[in-house]
Amino acid sequence: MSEGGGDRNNVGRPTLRQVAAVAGVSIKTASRALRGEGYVAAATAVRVHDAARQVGFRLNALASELRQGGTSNLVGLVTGDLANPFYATVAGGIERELRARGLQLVTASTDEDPIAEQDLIDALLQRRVRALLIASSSTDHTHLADEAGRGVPLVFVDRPPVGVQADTVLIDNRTGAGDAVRHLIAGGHRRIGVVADLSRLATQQARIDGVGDAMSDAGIDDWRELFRPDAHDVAAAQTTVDQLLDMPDPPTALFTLNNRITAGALRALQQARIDGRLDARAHRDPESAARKLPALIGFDDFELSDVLGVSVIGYAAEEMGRTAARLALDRLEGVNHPAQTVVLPTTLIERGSGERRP
Amino acid sequence: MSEGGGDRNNVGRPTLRQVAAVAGVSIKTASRALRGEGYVAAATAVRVHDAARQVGFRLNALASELRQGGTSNLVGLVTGDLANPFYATVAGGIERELRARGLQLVTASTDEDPIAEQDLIDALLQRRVRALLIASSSTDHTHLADEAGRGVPLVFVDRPPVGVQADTVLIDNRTGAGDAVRHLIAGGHRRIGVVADLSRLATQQARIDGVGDAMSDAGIDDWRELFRPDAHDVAAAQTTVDQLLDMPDPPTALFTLNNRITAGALRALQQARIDGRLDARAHRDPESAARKLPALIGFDDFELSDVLGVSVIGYAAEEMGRTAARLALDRLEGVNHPAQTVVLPTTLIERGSGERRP
DNA sequence: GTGAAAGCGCTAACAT
DNA sequence: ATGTTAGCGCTTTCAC
Repeated sequence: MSEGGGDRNNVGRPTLRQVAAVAGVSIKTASRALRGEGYVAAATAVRVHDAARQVGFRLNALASELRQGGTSNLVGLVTGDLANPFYATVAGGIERELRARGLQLVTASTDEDPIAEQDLIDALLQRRVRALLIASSSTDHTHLADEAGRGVPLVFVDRPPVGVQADTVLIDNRTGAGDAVRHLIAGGHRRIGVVADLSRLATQQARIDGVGDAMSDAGIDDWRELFRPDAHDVAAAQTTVDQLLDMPDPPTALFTLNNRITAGALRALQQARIDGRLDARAHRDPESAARKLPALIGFDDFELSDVLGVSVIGYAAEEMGRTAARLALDRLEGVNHPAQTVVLPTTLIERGSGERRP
Repeated sequence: MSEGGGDRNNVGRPTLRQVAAVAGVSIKTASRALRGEGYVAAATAVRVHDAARQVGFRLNALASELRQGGTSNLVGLVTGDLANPFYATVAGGIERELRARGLQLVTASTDEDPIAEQDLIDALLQRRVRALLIASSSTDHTHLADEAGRGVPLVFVDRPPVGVQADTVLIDNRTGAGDAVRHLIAGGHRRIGVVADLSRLATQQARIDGVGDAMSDAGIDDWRELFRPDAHDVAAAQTTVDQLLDMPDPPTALFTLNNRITAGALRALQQARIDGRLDARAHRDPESAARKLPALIGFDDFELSDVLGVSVIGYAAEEMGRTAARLALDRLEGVNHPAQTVVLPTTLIERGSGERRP
């Protein structure tokens, strides 16, 4: 009755002790052999490995990590929505960088809810993640201040920290947005409809600031009349763009401030084309009731943007993930300078839609 | 020298013992208060909570879970590529379902490498995940057989297990693919180019089988002459389609067997259109050197497929994730019937590209 | 080369 | 309502 262990909780999972018993060695020797610590006779090592295989032993990482210092091999990533291809790509970059050092990524999505975000951060910290990467939906991170001091490297990705000093990787949103607007203005546009996501998001705010910069420089001071913030999902963006198109004096160009909004705008434009409200060749036929197809630039590159001929403000999303991971890894290796902010550049990619004339 | 603990490994992280000391209670009382177990005087509870906040206490989930039975609150998901929007959507469904029960998702991508897959599965099992969901890139899962018996619910997602009995959620690939081909044939096509991903993948094989069903029924026995397997990425698919288009007697329709291949095909078609090799109106002008744009149906729906007017074989990807999670949760709650396989239906979504005539 | 004992941080069992 | 003791599975001394 002493063997077998019973099926209390850890249902039949063999422990090191059992492996040792089967191999006829002490528990410590079994541990040494399995971890390849050396100082184990070759023959003994073989016996232990055989025993382990035989009973189906698998090291308990919980116990192992607890003993070693209470910290896991996990790195946490918190995002608003992992199904968003942008974050999925960032996560891919992080993961690849971590794998090279034997660390594993744990992801958690918050649906952009600051409360959920806090809960998930707590859960990850309780799990003793080695480092924590956050694409935050929240506007206040002061509660993370003492975590940062406790040796858990904290890296903010895509959205900057508020109320804490921490390593950060950002896109140059302001310049990128400015570039888009300058490009449209250079193309002859003055009436530019700007559609944005929730303006409480810092990235959106930065992009809006960039829009303002370029508009001011061009002397377009009433641009806010064609500014539509807070279109948070594809459907809202589609409706918003639809309304812009139906204005008595509609914009001749659109600038959409993230990938979801661009998707919504494309839907609206296509629908308008189908309805005959819009036509790329409208100007050839002054009798036509249809209006001319507006120019379009989208912030964020996206799959098939080339096929659709959509000009975008692009950047290296995977590189963003890699950079964030590296910042965290550097801290883990003891690098100890003040918080760093890495700003990644954007590129205007011309594919046709941004080059249409008024 | 006894207080403070030193900064050995767990750098300054307070333990329950320290909270108890600050609150002036025993460690067990502190535990009870923080876990809300009850049987603690209200005043004591307050003191403990204050102390915890004061010292910045955070429960060590490793220790807690080890003590409770050696199993974590994590559920593992292994996929070939989380950046693929299909898997990202599935993961979203899983995560939402798990969150409702206080479990957390750990994801790991394998880049479709069976070796990496095995390593990651091992790592997750060592971490004592409660359940393991796998969209496997491997063709043999016999090594998972004893895990399945050890109380870790195992669910195969999107791709079926080989060599183990386990719960599985699949798409009805065969029927879906057959539907696509039947639709094209009904539209008058006989020369249908079929472009597939790696044929070692079971999903691809099932889709190919479905293609074969429909072709045979229509008496098209030489379809394999226009069959192109093993186009594993977008670029390969683009090249492959390009070659199909340039055949002396090219296919009048294309069926692409997953979302990446569809993307490659769209690129090829668009490029051919730009080059003047292809024109939707070619049949109106018999003099034209351009050929007629082939019909196209893609397996897997994708973002903006509606804007592009691409007909697809779609299905509920998020639901797939939810179903997989539920199967695992049922097992955790003790449900104990034989391995179940859930097959989700597909739908042919007509958006124009699949309805073009030969 | 190998083993015995102690303890990582926490909670279950049994006191009181 | 609170405290004491033991121990989860492992690794770290330190002894042999």
